[in-house]
Amino acid sequence: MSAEPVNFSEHLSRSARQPRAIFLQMARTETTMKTDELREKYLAYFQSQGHSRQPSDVLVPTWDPSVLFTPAGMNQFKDHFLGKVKLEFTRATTCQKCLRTGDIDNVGRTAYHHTFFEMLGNFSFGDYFKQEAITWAWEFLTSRKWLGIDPGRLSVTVYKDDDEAANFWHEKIGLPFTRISRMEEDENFWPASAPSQGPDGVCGPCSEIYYQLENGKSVEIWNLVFTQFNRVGAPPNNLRPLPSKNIDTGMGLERTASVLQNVPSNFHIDILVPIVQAAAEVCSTNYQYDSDNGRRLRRITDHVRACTFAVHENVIPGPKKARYVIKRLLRRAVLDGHQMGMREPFLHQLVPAVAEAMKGCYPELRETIGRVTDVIRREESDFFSTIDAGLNRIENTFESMSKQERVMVDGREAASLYQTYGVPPELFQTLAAERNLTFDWDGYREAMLEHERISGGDQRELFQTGPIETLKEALLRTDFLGYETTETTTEIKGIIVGPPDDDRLVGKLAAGGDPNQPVRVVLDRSPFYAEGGGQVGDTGQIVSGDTRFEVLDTKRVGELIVHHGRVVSGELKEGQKVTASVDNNRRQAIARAHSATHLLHHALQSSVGGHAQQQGSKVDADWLRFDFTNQVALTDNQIDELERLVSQRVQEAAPVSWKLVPLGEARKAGAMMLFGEKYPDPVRMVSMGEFSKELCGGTHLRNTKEVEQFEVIAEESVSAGTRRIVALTGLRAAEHRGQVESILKEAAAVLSTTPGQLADQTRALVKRVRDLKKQLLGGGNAAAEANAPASGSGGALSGYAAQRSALRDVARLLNVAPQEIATRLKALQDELAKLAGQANRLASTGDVSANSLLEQAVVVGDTSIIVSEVNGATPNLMRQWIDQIRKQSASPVAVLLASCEGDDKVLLVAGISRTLVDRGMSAGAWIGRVAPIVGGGGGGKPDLAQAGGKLPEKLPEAIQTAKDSIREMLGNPAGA
RNA sequence: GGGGCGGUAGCUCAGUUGGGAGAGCGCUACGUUCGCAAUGUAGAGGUCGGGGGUUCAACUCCCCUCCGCUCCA
Repeated sequence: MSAEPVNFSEHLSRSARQPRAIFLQMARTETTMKTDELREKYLAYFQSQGHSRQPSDVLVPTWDPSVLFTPAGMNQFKDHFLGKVKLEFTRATTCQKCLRTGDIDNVGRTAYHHTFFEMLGNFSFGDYFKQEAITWAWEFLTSRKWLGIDPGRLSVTVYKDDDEAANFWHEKIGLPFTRISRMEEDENFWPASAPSQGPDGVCGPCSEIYYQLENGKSVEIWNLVFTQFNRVGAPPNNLRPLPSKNIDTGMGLERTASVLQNVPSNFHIDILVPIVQAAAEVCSTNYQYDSDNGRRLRRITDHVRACTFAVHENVIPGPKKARYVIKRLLRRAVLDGHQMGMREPFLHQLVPAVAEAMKGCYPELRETIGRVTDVIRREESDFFSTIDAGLNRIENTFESMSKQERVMVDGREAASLYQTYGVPPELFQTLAAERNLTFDWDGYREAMLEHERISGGDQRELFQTGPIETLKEALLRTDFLGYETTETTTEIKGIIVGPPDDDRLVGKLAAGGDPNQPVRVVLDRSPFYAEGGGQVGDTGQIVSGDTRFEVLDTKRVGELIVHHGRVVSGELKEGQKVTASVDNNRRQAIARAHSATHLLHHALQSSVGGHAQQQGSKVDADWLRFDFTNQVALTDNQIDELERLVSQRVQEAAPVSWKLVPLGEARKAGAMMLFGEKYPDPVRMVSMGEFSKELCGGTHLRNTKEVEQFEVIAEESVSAGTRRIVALTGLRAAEHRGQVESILKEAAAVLSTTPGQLADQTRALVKRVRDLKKQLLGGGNAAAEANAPASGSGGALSGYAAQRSALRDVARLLNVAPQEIATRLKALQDELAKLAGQANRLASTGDVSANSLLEQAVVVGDTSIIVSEVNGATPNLMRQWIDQIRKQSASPVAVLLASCEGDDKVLLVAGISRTLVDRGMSAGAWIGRVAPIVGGGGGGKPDLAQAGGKLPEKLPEAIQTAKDSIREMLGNPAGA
């Protein structure tokens, strides 16, 4: 397990321009085996031993909630090991792409650590066991026909109590005991330390095979796991033999290749060197093994490979789960580049190199180079922005540090910057070092641990347990009949009650229990479609005599179909014969939406472009949501065009058909496939006319005509680079049309106008409110009475398209959702009325201006005093008058203006000249004496203050007080 | 799932016990200049993300909500 880096720097100091030279120099010509060759030989060997060769599972197995990424070859066979699926083979061999982040800090530093790697494996599901596994491993490694490794270089470890394995290695293989080590449970047991520490469940000893390098060090190349026990509770005697024993082995492809190619690091094997070299070129540096940049280039190589595969599977960098891990890998690689001087996105340029290096086993990577490159470039560029913003924040920290004469960067501070703004601590530390400042890594780590603790997390179980799993073991699968029929007779196989964390199997269940109690029913065979592929689960009922179970939702667990719902009447019993019938109307509505989804996908491809690929999809009753790749929002015209294309296909009345075809044939036929999906073989292909072929497990119409109507109701952003379309079909589309019409009518009625003029009238209304506001706030002279009522478009709108377009315009003008248009219009009208009233009141107080106010001034000493009532004026307007008065008057002024707003509010604004402020007077103090009289309070700055009150009838008294108190204050400024 | 930060002019952002919505860049017009670059002057542009509350008064305080960024799992 512990792989020390080996110093081979002297071999690798050559120029980066000669990648091949390095590789050839490192590999002994007579035994050199290409990585692709090794992979193929392994699979071929185990095939020749009766194993079924299975494709790699996806890197991100969305079907398995217990892991974010495929961590090992056995992951796709979990249910096989536990006998929870029908076994079509009992021996399998795979080359599995894997991703693990546990050793992420070692990547690039050591010779053998990766995040992304490939794992060769052979598996037995209750078939052969220990002896065959060992025999074949040995033959594959040492036979000249296969790898031809010198047996003298191999040694093995076994679990300390596993005499069976140890003896077999010694007696049958002939390995001397000196080359067989017995190890503790933390090294040679799976899961590690399981006997003493758990978890409960299947486990077993393992045997590792090591290869001795020329320098004497050994590397583990193969791990054989013998799952033979079921752990039950704490020791002792807690390991019970399993009736059916399994074999699970894993050989690290890169590591074994590096041994066979005799190179000092996995990164120097034939499929990785070109990526390292490409990285060196892109970063304009020379690759040297034993240097900081060497480690950085290897890390970039590893991470870009992980990112390329993940993005290929449509896992784009994001804030959650697998997407987040990919984002972090990408940013680590980009940061390495940044530390080598890169200041522009560069990582994406390596995608073609990855695709080229990996094409032997993963030719499909080449098909998505463009998309993957785009996604990576975008994320890189975001990260460079984050770094730029981070530089400023770091500078700010340095400034405050130098003020406080600190020389060590506070780790907590750095952690907080990282957690809040994503400022990489490495960057912080580098800049600190440039200024001879130290960095408190301990404090940083402590703060991050604290953050981890606060953030908490959810724990996952490697193997799930519970009643559903029990049923899976017993039943293996439910036959799905829903493609042919919506009703069938069948038998109840299991009844489960209780919430997921506290559920149990029961033999029978009567109606009348807690209605909130979740109940799940599993049948022998079922016409119910279980949620999957974006399509929602069916609803309906399961009946037998007067027993009735209402199915509210249907989900899939493995290959079981699980019906969620409640017992309405009678009593469900295990083994009961029942009739299961799907709600036909709903099923048909779902089929309309699903078939329309295919039509939409096809329309997007042909009108928006080939890049507009499906990212996600949800299909419900006459309602669908479709996410696809596109950088910018679709225009109204594009949406109209999509609707037109879909409607055209509906009119065409194209037949819809499906059949099971071999995967290869489907691919040849050009069926729409999603990257990163692992399709069964044979696969179900759904065709519409001659134009659309998609691999799809959903339920569909017989003819596109049955879609009836199709209507896009929303186009929005989901995340960067992804847009979403929401659309309706059939009945709901028709209803929606009715709604558009009625909303439009209602809105028109509010403005007493016609739908045809609604948009123009709305525009005019918005403008009048705005103008009036501006006028009252003092934006210059009275509003130009704008609204020349609209030209053109008469009363009625011809056609639905025009209606919808009008509605869109109005909604956009008002910045509200269509349903809120009428309310918003009413609110605007109210506001207009209020503003107009205020404007009238203002007009009725006469022609107020700075000049006219100045004329009213009463002079006391050198000061002009103005106290005046200006009804209808807003605070803003009053302030502006005061400003003008202060500007125009050569002598000091003290102004207090009062305005009534409505019947229950008084507004006061007071201002005094700078000169008076200098003498110690205060507008705030002045207004503070006046405001209480009208039942309010107020304040402000010395030169300008405002206040309000609720007693307009007291205004005359307040004005008198204002006059009196300013005289008093002028006489005795400091005593205010 | 959880922690932190943010949403103010077309863009980048400032706005300190609640009391005049600002800067820089960009834009428009008019100058200087043969013209460009440059530069001077003037001007337009804001529901301060949305909704509710407290208050005489909310960009500012409280509650709800939408959106973005960021970290942990």
